[in-house]
Amino acid sequence: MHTQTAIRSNGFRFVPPAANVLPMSPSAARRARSESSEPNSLDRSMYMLGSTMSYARDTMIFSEGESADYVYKVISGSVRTYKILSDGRRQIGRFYLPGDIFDLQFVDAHVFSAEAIADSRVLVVKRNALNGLAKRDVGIAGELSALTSRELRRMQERIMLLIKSAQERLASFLLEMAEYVSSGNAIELPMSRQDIADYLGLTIETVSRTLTALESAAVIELPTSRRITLCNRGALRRMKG
Amino acid sequence: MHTQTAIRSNGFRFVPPAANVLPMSPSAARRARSESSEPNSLDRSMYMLGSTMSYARDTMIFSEGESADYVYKVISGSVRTYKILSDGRRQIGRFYLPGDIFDLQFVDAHVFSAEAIADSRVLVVKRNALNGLAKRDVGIAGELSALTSRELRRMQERIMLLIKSAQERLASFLLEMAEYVSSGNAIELPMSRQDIADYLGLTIETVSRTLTALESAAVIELPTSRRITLCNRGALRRMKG
DNA sequence: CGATGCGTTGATAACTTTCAAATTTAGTGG
DNA sequence: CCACTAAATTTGAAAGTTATCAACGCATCG
Repeated sequence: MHTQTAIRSNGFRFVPPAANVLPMSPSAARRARSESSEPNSLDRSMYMLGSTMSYARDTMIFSEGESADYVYKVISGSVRTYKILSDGRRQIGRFYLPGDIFDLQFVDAHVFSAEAIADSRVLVVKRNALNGLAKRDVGIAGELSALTSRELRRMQERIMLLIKSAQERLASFLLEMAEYVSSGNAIELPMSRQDIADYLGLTIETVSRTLTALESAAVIELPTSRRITLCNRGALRRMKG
Repeated sequence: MHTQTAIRSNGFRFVPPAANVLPMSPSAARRARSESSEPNSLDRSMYMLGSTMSYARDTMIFSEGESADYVYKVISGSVRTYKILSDGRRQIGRFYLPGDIFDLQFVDAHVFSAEAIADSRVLVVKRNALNGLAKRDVGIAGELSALTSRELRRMQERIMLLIKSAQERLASFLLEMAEYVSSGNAIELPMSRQDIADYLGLTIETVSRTLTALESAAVIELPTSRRITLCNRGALRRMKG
């Protein structure tokens, strides 16, 4: 079962998304809105069918290999999926931020493990319920397909990223995060340097050094370790390769 | 439109898969069979709706950015999808062998370009036709979802691969190819060293050197450059990490 | 038979990791 | 609120891995 610290189930009571999504950034809200042509049909269904669960920082949401009976949507906070390799290295599959749906795959068992990066609230929906709905409602089915396709595309972009140099990876990462969590040019990172390193397939030292180098080149500023200001997006895009 | 060297359209005439799939390896055939619980329903539909096209070695099937109106299935030969980065580097998205379906994503434009690696025959099906069918037939829709999910999973495995060392990548690659194109312990590679390098995010020299090292370690044999014999799969699995 | 393309091998350079230590930040209890 | 402790991040030096540049071997094909 799920390892959680606290449960705040809302049962089958319908909770309007806006009320539940306080910390959603403008860009995340935009994504959520544009997910469907018939606005938020899947979103509505998920809220109706699912329950909201709370997870404290660094607690597990599910574990690799467990049977995958649920689909998840981040309400607040953020989530990382990851795998531990036999030698102890950790590869992060992806970061999920408010509005993101994860573990949508039609597979029996979880391919990755998932943990809350910060204290988070996650909408949890029975996969069967969602699939049953999709069978009856072609609009929902289409939304689910579109989401899976988008996830596939993201993974393909990720592959393009991982063949590049450390500087290129960081540049891509910063621009990617800017799309997600920026307000203006300031990025508020929910994850640690170690998380970034494991996401980009680098060591924490290389991440740190590369960020310092970007700061020296006046491309970014690092007011605090979790906050990064983009001073020159053009330069980042050029570096991205 | 499609860049092709020769067209052998079979219109809407139904061609039994077995007749069309001469060079399909045993494992590819197994995959094709196991794609569906109601055997080959999607497969049948694709043959009914689509046309078989022939592409000569190294000719383009479609190009990145073109509108993606078709879904493809390899009948014979093999296909690579790829992207060219701004600095000229090429990243190969994936190799597709007989039985494999590609470009199944619900996106407007091709994310990758596709070329025939060897002279190939490819079944080409209008995406609209397939989607229309999926709307009416929940079994077809399920098969399509399953294929997309499987593709997503493959990409996730690919990501795990790309953070590893050259030796680990080659070990993974060899075991992956063994699943696909092996007869016993002999692998007949359809692709060049450069293709392998661009798939694994390495240089051709590193691929060559690593293979030579594996041969020195008596893990593989290299009778010819396109043929590789696995002498010690256990060792490869351990290396894979 | 020479040209051409592909693959291998060698030497060197560039980049990233590893190990170690210093520094900053965050959390906790007084 | 401040001081103290632990954790996270940054920085430095050395080692390891892969890329780059160059040359060579080998097969195929006019």
